[in-house]
Amino acid sequence: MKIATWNVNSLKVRLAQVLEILAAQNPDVLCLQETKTEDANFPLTDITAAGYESVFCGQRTYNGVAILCRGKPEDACIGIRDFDDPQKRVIAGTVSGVRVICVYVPNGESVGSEKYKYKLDWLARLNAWLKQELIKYPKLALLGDYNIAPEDRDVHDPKVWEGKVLFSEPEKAAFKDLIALGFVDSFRLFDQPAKSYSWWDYRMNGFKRDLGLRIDHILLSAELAKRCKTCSIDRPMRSKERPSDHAPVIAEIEM
DNA sequence: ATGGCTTCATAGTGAAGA
Repeated sequence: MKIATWNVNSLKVRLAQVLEILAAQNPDVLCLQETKTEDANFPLTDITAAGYESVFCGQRTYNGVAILCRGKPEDACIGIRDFDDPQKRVIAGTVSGVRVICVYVPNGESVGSEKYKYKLDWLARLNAWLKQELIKYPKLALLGDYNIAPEDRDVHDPKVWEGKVLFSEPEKAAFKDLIALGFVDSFRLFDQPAKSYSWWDYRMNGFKRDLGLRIDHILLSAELAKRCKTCSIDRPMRSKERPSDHAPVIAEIEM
């Protein structure tokens, strides 16, 4: 089973690239974040024509998440249970016996801001919910844009990023708290190239200068982690004409 | 340099992302 995640930064703008990934990678699951598309405008016809089912919840301008998958997703649910969040950041569904949760963690703007507080609160609520979900679904995959670079090696210059949003200690602690639930960072199960990143700023030639961060992750429950065979970042997608600022992350699990 | 680039909503600029 091949599962993938990509922050598309507008599904409307990136639809052709999404279809390209589906055709080239043939993933069983593709989680999307920042679709920025209301449900009425979701490109269902194109997704269906590509041979994929989907569940989605979007809003205009900001946020929006979707799961594209082979076979019908079961027990789809939107949001974090018992957390009334108007921002569309979480969607889940069961695909071939695997519980897939697609998350778009808040950006946080800057350390100490209101949005930063919202981010940390949001992560705490996500954690509390996932603790229960892991019991309910031993085969659980948590894919998405976490907006957290967990370690020094996930940042092009840890000194520059020290204490900054995406790399502050409370955010890294929140990531560790997810790991403490029993999740495994699938990317680090394998030897990886140095300077492996999943996001590069549009500004200042961030990609050309390789000033990246690894903030998109595929976390797996123990039961899935022991079956995981590969995990990689599709860096070439960031070189495309009119790219997203994120690259997809893809993992393969032996079922 | 609180800038840099991209998208969206909107009709000239402003918010937000990371």
